[in-house]
Amino acid sequence: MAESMKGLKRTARCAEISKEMLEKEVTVMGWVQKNRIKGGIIFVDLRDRSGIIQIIFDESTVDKAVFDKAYKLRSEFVIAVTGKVNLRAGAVNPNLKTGEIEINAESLVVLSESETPPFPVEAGIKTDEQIRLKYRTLDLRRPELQNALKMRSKISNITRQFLEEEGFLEIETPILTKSTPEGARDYLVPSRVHNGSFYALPQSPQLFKQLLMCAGYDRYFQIARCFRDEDLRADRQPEFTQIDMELSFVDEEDVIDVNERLLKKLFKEVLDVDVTLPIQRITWQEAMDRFGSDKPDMRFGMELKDVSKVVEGCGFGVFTGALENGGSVRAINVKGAGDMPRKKIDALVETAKEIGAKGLAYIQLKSDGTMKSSFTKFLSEETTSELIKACEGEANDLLLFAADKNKIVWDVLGTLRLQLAHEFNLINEDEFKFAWITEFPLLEWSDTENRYLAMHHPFTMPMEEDLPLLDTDPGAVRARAYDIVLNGNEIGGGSVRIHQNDIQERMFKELGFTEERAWENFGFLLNSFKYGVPPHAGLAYGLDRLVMLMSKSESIRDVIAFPKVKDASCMLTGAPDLVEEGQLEELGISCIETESEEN
RNA sequence: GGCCCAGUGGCUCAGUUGGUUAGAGCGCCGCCCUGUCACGGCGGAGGUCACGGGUUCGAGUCCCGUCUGGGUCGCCA
Repeated sequence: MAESMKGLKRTARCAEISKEMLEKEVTVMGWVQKNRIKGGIIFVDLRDRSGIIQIIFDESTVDKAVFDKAYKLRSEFVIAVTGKVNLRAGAVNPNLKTGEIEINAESLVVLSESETPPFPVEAGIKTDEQIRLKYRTLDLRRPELQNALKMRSKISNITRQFLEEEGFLEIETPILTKSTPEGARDYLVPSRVHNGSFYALPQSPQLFKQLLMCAGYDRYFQIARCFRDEDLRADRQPEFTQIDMELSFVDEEDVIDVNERLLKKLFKEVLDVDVTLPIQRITWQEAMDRFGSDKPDMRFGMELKDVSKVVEGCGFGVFTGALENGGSVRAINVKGAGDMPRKKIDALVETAKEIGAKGLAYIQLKSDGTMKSSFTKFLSEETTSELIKACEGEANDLLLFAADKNKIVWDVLGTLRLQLAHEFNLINEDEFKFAWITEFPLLEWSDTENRYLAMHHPFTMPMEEDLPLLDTDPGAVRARAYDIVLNGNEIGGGSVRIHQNDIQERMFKELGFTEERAWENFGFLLNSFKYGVPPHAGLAYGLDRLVMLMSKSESIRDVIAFPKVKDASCMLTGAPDLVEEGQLEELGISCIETESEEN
C-alpha cells in the first residue's frame, strides 16, 4: 500500500551521493530499477533522473517489518529510503557512478506501487516505438531520453545566457496570429467571437521579429514554438522549436560572427567539442557543383566533377542531348567500387531513375585492370581516356555519370554520393563538420504554380549587384541568405531582410502579388516600414534537429518529450480528437463527413 | 495521395514445401538462497498468430481487403 512521505525530506538525488558522504545518514527517493533478493540480504537498485544507487537491506540489522516490506518491492515502485552511506563490503561495480558505495537502509517508505511495466525501463531496448510512445512516461525514464532532454535543457540555457550577454532581449510573439500565404500549410484556430474567421498558428515568428526591429528593440531572440501542417519525417514534427533571433544595424558578417561564437560555446560546453572558427563558407553554387546538395555533408570527398566539356560532341546522344538542352554531364568517382556486381549497379541506376533521371551511365575500372561500361562504345578511345582522367579514375574505381538538367544531375549524384558513402563507411560519425552556405538563389521557378516562389521568404534581400537582373533574369538573382549546415543537415538559416519599400514592392511583384494582395497579407509590416525601418538581419535554428545531431539520436522524436507520430496524432493523448457539438456550434462550425469517416 | 518495410504470450524474436497440442530468451508468479549488480537454483502461469474475408480436407504460413506503426517521394517560403 502506498504510504505518505511522513515528513521525510530528500537529501540528494541517487547518483549525487558520493564517497564524501560516508557514514552520513541520507534520504533518497526514486523508482525501483531492480530488486535482487539473496535470502537474508536484499539489494535494491534505486533510480532517479541522476542515475542509480544500490540500497542494501540486511536481515540481521534492519527491522523485520522493513525487511519484509523490502522483500515485496517490484520494478517501478516509488520508494523513500533512509540509511547510512557505506563503502561496499562486496565487489565494486565499475559500471555505476556510485559503484563503490551503497546505502544501508534503516527505514523504507513505499510511496507508490507499480504494475509490471509493459517494457523494460532501461537503456538499449529494442521495443517498438508504438508501445514506447503509448507509455511515454515510462520511456522518458530511460537513460537515452533523459540524456537527450537534459542536453536539450542545457542547450537552451546556454543559448539564453550567451544571447543575454550579447545584448539580446528575449521577447515573446503571438501564438494566435494571422494566416499568411506562401510557405507551409497553416494550422488554423477558429474564432468564437468572429464566426467564420480563423487565427493561424505561426510557422515562425518571422514577421513579428521584423516588427520588433522596426520598434527599435535592436537585438531580439526567442526560443519559439512553430507549427506547420505538413507531413512528418524522421526529422520533422508538426510543432517544433526554433532558436530565433534578429539584429538591427547589421549585415551578414555580424549575424555569422555572433552565431559562430554561439555554436562554439554550445559544442564546447555541451559536448566538449572544439569548433574551429571561422566556419568555412561556400556559396550555394559551389555547394551544388561540388556536392550536389545545398546542405552538403563535407565529412567525406567523392565530389562531383563537371565533365560537360570533355563529352561535348562526343557522339553519345544521352550526353550531347543533355548539353544541347542547357544541362550538364557530371560524375562521381566511387573509390574501391570497381568490382561492384552488376546487380548493385542496377540498383544505383534504379535510384537515379526514382529521382527523375532517365538513367545512369557508368564506367567500371575493375581491379584486374579491365574496364566495363554502359556507354563507352559510343565514344572514341581518346574521349574515353580523357573522361577517365577527368574523373581521376584508377583501377578499382566506379565512375557514375548523370546527364540531364542541372537540378536533376545534382539531385541524382548528390543522393548517390550520400548513399554510397554510407555503404562504403566513408563517414566518421564522431566528426562535426560545419559550413555556411551563402548566396542562395532568391527565387525558384515553380512549374505547378507557373510563377517564381521565394526560396527563403519574400522579405529576403537580393544581392545589390544582382538587382538589375530582377527584370531580365529573375532566376539568376542571388539572395543575401545563408544557411548553417552540420554534417549534411540544415540546422539553421537566415538572411538580411529588405528594409526598403521600393525593393519590397518589386519583390512582391516578382512573386506575382498584386499591390492590393500584398497589403492585405502583409499590410501590418509594410505599414510599419513607413515609419523608419532599421536595416536588419537574422537567423533561426531548428532546435530539435540541433539536439538530435548533438545527442546522436536517430529520430527527432527522441529529443521531444511528447512527440507526434506520422499522421500528426499523439499516441499518448489521442489528439486530435472529436469535440462536443456545442463547442462547434459556438464556433459556427459544421463538419463535412468524409468518405473515410462514414466507413 | 504514391511506393517500401513491419505486426506471433508483457518485451524481443524463431516458426521448414500449408500438416499433431505454436516454441525460445527475457519479464511475470511461487518456493529456496547473507554480497548480488545481465545474481543464481527449482517449479509454474501466460497466445483470438493485428483485424475481416477467401482458397484448401487443413492456414501463423498462400490470396484479397482493412487497421496500426515506421521509412521515403510529393509537400515542408
